[in-house]
Amino acid sequence: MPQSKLFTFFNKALDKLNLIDIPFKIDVPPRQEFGDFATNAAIIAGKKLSRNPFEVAEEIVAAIQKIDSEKIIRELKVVKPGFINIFLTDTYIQQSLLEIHKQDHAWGTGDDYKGRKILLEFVSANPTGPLHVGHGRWAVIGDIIGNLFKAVGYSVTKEFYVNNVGNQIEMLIKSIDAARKGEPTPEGGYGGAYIKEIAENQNIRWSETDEQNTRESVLNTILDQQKTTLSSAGVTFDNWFFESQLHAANKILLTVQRLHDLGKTFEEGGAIWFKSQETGDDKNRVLVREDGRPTYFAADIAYHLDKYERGYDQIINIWGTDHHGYVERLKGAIKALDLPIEKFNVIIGQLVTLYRGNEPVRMSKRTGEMVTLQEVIDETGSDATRFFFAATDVNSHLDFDLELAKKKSNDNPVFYVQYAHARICSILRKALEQDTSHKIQDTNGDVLNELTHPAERSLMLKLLAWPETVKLAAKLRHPHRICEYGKELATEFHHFYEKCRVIGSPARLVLADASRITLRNVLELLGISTPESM
RNA sequence: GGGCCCGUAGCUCAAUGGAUAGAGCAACAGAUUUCUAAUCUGUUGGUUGGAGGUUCGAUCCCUCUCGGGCCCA
Repeated sequence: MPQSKLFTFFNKALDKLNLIDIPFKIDVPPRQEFGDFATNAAIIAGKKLSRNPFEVAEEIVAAIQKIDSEKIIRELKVVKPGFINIFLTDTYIQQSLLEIHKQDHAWGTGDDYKGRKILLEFVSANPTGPLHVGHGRWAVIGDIIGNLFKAVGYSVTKEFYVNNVGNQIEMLIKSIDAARKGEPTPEGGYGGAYIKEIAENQNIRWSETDEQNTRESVLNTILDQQKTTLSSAGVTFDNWFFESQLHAANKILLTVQRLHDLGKTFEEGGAIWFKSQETGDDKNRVLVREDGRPTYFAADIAYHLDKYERGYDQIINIWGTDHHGYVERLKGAIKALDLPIEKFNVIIGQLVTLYRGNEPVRMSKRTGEMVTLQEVIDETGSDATRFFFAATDVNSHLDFDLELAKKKSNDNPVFYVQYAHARICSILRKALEQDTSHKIQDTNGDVLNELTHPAERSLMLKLLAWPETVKLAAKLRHPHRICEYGKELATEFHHFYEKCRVIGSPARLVLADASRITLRNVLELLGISTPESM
């Protein structure tokens, strides 16, 4: 597609100047008169060679014109500080529509990272209660980032880590036990409506004699609730990893032993410590307590060692902002184990504030406690929830307006994008009714040269930007770029629809169908439904 | 006290160091005998929190500072 072809051209041209791997860009310029695409290649190259960027630009242009045997480029213009503005031929743009039809569901996907494996861990909420809205955001972001990675060729494993061992679990069990006996919440325990709900849940086999059995029963109940909530937002996992697996396989103590063998631990006060100060931490951290119980930190190190041992090319975690302080500590431990730290990345997700119109919503009407993710999904639906969670940069705090998410109008970008898809489907249905013999996929490529209206050209260029949009979003791990693209493409289509009558023109039917394919792929990547009528 | 994130139009947000900072909503003015008006067209709206610095060029990078969120102490 255009950008990748153009990259090939410019790389070849730069190669002649003995420049490789310089960080130039080819993108859509801010104004139409600057071309269909534009690049700063000559400016960057000129700087590197300490030469006049204009001269360099002229050399690049000359070199490219020799390579362009397919006549993709109509004109290359060198302007102001040394930009090269690129104008594509109409024929190339028009014929690209056939490629979209050919690729269909694969349109926008690639295999740049084929054969590479990524482990993506996210949500990993404690099994002590319902998921909150922040979890929902990180779940959706994680799910879509997984889709993005798959789209560029990675093999992706989505994993949820369950802390099903330790103090907080014991406290949870005690709290529920107290609730079912009508006793007050124990010191430092969990209170609230959901504890009461669990205590009253008839499915839990409560046994005074078999603590292990009771514990499992309670945890499974809570975990099932979390799974139900996640799947109602369309989020699924390939793997549920339990902390207890690490204990059962003795992996935590083996990890501590390994750190000890590497000289990264010491003993003090009966406890085993990790020399985390050596890795830049404020203080050293306990791995194994005086009484022999390992800390959460030790379990986390063992868990990440296990991830490395499973042989991934990249290990990516999505954590809430409340865990950011933990990142460097864990990285320190990974380095101490002599594991390649560059494989490990943590994406920090900021929190969500719920609004109802202008009023912040802190408490659930139903329970009087923190609003759960399930309540939000039940109220606004999976499509809107996913879109709004994905639509802003995960680095920024998110304001989520429940009223806006429910609106079925122009204010609501989810419906705007879905409507464009439904509208195209409706047109194509009608076209088929009027001429049952016409098949879009059999349209002769020659008729596409009719597509010369500015609205048609603009729409085609937007379609052609799709694969590069996916690549960039995957590289930067930015789901919101897909939402942005969806809105822009919907706008382009509506504009085209307003200006150009589709039915009766085989060429425009091809263009409408290519738009349908692209919009559908956008929505599917986001995990949002693709209605054929609304 | 230390760390991380954020600050862009009245509101919610975009803008991989690029050209005159863009959308949607809100406000105002229009478009439907025609393929879905859940749509489209136009107008108004900005010292990118503030001050320095780096460079051909800074919303973006660096330093300081103010404000908000989160974590640690």
